[in-house]
Amino acid sequence: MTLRETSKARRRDAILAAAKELLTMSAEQFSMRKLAELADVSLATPYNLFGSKHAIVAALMNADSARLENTLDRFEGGALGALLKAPAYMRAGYARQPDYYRNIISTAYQSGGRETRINVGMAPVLIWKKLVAQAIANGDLLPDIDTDAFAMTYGELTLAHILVWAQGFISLEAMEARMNFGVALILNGVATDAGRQRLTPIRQDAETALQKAWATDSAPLSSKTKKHA
Amino acid sequence: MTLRETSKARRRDAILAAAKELLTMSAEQFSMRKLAELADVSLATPYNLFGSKHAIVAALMNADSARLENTLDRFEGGALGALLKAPAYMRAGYARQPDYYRNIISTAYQSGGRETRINVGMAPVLIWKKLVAQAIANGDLLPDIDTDAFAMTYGELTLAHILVWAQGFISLEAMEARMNFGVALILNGVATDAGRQRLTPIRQDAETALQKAWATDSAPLSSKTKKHA
DNA sequence: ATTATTTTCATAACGCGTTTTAATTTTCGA
DNA sequence: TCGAAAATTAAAACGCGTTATGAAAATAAT
Repeated sequence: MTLRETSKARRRDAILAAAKELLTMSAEQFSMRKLAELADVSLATPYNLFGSKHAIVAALMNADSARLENTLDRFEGGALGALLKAPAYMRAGYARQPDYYRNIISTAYQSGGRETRINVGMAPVLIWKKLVAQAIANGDLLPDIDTDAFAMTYGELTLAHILVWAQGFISLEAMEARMNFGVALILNGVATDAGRQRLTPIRQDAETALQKAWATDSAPLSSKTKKHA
Repeated sequence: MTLRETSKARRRDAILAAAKELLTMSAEQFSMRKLAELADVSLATPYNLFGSKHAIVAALMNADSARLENTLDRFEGGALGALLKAPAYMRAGYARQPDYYRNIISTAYQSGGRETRINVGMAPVLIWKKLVAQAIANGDLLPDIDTDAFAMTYGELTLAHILVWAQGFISLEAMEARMNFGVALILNGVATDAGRQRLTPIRQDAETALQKAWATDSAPLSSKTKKHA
């Protein structure tokens, strides 16, 4: 690596580190001018090296996406287990640095909504697709599923709840509960008898967790939450 | 109604009409300064009457939300039929003025993402909840569902696909196919035997429609779409 | 060491959403 | 009709993301 490339890489790292620092504090404080000041570069440099603010956010998020894939790839509970445990893993990851993740996710899906959906939102879908195919091979899901369509549904469903959390409407616990409910719901329809036995208790647990969350969270659907028994 | 209220209402209507006109042309052209010019008011007036740009967008969207509720409420196929036909109704509505809806939806979920989710995204969930409760009463869905959780999942799922369409990734046909697939998926897991017989063909039709759409749309998951038969 | 090339820098500028200020116009009540 | 109250206006300003410009600096090649 030549000297030019080295110093360029050093600037890139400084900018990403500064972005992470600003995003840990506040999403509103994360402006390009403050970023340049904190990274000790001029305002033009981040644009030279990354192109846009959204590209900087995407660069930060891609690292997390790769880490999630690694974690789920070597999951011991099999592919269906990974699909079922993914919400818990996401929650645990976000819980480690909640402010940072909340700020970066809400930032990513505002101004750069379109590009973010390409660069960030699509990557996990490939993970889900692989897991669905494996679950079929393991005999936990029925073989007549379109893996593309199912993986997309899984991805959209989880992403939607992540966004609701990042925008401050629900707690991390409620996010996981909503994910678990949705995941159990879509898997239940296409599971084999063997797989369905693992799903039903998860859905019921998610329902009780949801009802608990609705009692405390800020945005319930209505004043009273009733269960049809 | 006093004269003051009348002229105030006239200004409000002029602003909303101008906003609709601008949004029919282009989302980028929809700026507050151009809006004020087209509505023949000063730049400050829209802020006096609505408060923010997002509030103007929300006001336009609320009208559509009410119209959708009216349509689904008097649907002849029963509650389950309404839940199944809602994607087709949404597609038909958007197809009538695709540019306008694409621009207003993508605009709404950018800068005003958070408030939009309260004012616009939550309203349909109440519709779904009512339909789910009716479907249970009709014996098409199992009675042990948490209607709140299910309605929320239904709403997030459909909204996600609307956003993907509004951002220009897929066609309206693909949007409906994705919705149908997801709706059939989540309903299948909680349907009675009677209800499930209506669902399976819908899901299979959605799958073939999806595969057709993936062949033409711009953002497939991978180069080859394979079906596990 | 000198020249040529690449990169960064400082700075101004653009349009954006939004707020503020003071002046002006419109409407209402007496 | 006159004065008070309310709403609209014009204009400037703020910070934002982004782009452009020419000078300065750093690096590469000779």
